[in-house]
Amino acid sequence: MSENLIGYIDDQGNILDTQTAGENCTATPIEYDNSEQALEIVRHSTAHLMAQAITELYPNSQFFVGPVVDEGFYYDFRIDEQIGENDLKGIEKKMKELIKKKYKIEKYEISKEEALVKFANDDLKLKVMERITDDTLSIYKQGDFEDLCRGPHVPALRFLHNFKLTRVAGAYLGGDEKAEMLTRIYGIAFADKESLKAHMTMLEEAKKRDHRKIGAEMNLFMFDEESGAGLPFWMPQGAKLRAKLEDILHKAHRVRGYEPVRGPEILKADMWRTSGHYACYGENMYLTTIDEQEYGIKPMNCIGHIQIFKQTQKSYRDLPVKFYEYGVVHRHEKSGVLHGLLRVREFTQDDAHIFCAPDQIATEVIDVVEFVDSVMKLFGFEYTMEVATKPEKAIGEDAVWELATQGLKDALTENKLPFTIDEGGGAFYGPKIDVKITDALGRKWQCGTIQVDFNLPERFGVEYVAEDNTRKQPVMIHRAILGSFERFIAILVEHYAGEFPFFLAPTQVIFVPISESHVAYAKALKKTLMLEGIDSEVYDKNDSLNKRIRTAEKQRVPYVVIVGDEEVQGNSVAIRNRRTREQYNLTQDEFMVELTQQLQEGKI
RNA sequence: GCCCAUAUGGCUCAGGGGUAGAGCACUUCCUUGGUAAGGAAGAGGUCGUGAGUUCAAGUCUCACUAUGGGCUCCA
Repeated sequence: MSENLIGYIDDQGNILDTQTAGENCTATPIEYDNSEQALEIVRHSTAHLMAQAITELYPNSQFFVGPVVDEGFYYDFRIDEQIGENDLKGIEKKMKELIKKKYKIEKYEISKEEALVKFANDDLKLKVMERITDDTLSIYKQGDFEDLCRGPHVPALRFLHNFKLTRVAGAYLGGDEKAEMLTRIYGIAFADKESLKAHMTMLEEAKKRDHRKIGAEMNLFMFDEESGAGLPFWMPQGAKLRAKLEDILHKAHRVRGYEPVRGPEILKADMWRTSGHYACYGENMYLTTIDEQEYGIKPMNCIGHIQIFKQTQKSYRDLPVKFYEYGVVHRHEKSGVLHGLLRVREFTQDDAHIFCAPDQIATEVIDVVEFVDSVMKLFGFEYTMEVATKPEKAIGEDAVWELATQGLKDALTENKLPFTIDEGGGAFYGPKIDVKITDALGRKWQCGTIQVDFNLPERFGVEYVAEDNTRKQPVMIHRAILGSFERFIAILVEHYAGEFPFFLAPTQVIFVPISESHVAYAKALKKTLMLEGIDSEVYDKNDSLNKRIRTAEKQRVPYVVIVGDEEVQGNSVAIRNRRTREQYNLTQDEFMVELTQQLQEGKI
C-alpha cells in the first residue's frame, strides 16, 4: 500500500476510505494531494480532528454534523462556554497536539439499535440518526474520541497538517429558523502548506476588493446609522458611476423596443391584495395609513406597469408591449442579512414587463436572454442560468404553472442554452429563469431574472383585442437584467477592484497642471470634455507637482493628463498610463478621438 | 429575527477607572515645481446612544442602535 494512499474511488464515483475498502482493493486509488476527492477526505477528517480537540478543551460539548462544503468544512456543536474568534487559536493548537499522538483512524460498524443505546445521552446524535435510514451505522475512532460518521476519512492523523480554522458563527440546528442555535466553526484544509497559504492570500486579496472598502475609499456610497440600516446614500462619485450605467441601459432598452414608464412609489393596499403581494409578500412590505386608508410602499413595480397597460385599449397588433422603469422598491429584509450594497432595504431595479400573446413567449424569452448576454459580455462576467419552479407560497393553477415552467425550459433548450433547476425557487406568481453571476469572493449572486406570469394578468383583468375581435389575456414577462443597480454596482466594484473601464468611471480624466499658468488651459479642456459627456477634474491644489501626480495616480482614474508650457503651446496633452507609468503625447484632437472611442465601447 | 464579535476626529488605528493621541485627509501661508509624498502653522472628537456601578467611566455592567462573520431569505 502506498504511503500516500488515503482512499479509493469506485465505478460509481463514490469515495471509499481505506478503512472501508480494506486490503487488496481494486478500485482507483486516491493519493494524498489537492484533488477534489482527496480534499473531501482530508477536510472531513480535519472536521473530526477539530471535534476531538473541542471535546478535550470543552468536555461538555455535543456534536451535530460536520460536513465538507465548497469552502472547506464546518462542524456544528452545542457548548456551555461562549466561543469567539480568539478561541480558534487554542483549538488549532490542541489539534496539532493531537496529531503528534499519531492516532490511527479506525472504523467499526454497529447496528442502529446499538447506536441508539450508545448515544442515548446525546440528543444531537439522536437527531442525526433520525435522518439515517440504514440499519448499520459506522463509528470512527481516533484515540478516545469516537464519532458517528459515514466517512470517508484519512487512515491516520498525519495527513491533517495543513489546516486553518477560519470563523465562528451561529447556525440553526438543521437550518430551521425556529430550532435551537448551535455554534459552528468553519475551517479549510489542503494537502500541502503552499496551497493553504495561497488560499489565505486569495482571501486577503478578495478582502481588498470588497465593495464596502473600495466604496468608502472612492467615496461612492455611504450608510448612516442615524438614518437607518440598509438605506444607501449615493455620494457624487457613486452617483456619476450609476448615472453612466443607467445611461448605457437606457439606450440598450430603447434600441430593443422598450418604452420608459414610471409608476407611483406607494399604492392602496387593495391593489396589493389583488396582486397577491399582501398575502404572499406582506411580511416584507412597508405599510402605512393615509386618510384612514391603508397603503403599501411598492416592493415590486408590476402593478404600475399593469395599470399603464390597461389605460388604453390594446390590439394584438400592439403586442408585445415592453415597459421598463428604473423602479425604486422597498423591502423589509431582516436586519441580520443586510450586507453593503449587496443586500439593502431600498434599491432600484432595472425592471421591465413584456405583455405578449402566449405564442410570443419563447421569442420574447430568448430576446431577453440575448439582452442579458450582451450586458454580461460588456463587463466580462461569467454567469449561469437556473430555472426556478413553483414555491410553497404561490397563487394560480398548477396547470398554468406547468405550462409557464415548460415554456421557459423549452426556450432555453431550443437555443441550446445550459441551465439548472431550482425546485421551489420561483416567485409566488410564476416560474423564472435566474441569472447568477459570481463576485470576486466567489459568491454567487442572483442578478438578472426572467419570470413568466399568467396570474397577474388574470387577477387584474388585463386584456387585448385579438385577431378574431375577441378579448384575450396577454402573458406578462417580468424581467431584470442587472437585478438592481445597488447589487450590480457592488459586484462591478469588486470585479474591477474599483478600476472601472472608461465608459463607467465616475471621474474619467484628471488634469494635473504643472503650474498656475496652466490651470486655465486644463479647465478649458475639462469643459470641452464635459460637453462630450466625459467627467474630469483639475488638480490645481497648492501641492507639489509630484504630490499631485501621486494623488491622481491613486484615484483609479483611467487617464492622468499632465499639462505644462509644452502642451499649452502645442495644443496637446501628456498622458500618463497609470499601470505602466509610461507617458505619451497627443494633440487635443487626437485625445478627443481616443476618448470618444472609449465611450463607444459602452454601447450595447 | 437568531448566535458570536466590534464601535475612539472624514479615513486607518493606539490608549484600558483619574477627564483624549498618531498617521493620512482637511484649512491657511510659504514654495511655481515636467511625472508617485517640499516646508510651516492651524482647525477638528462630551470616545455609537441611553441608563447603571463608582468620589471618579472611552475604560466596568446592562439595554438599544449600527457594522462585521454566519444561519435563514432574496434583486
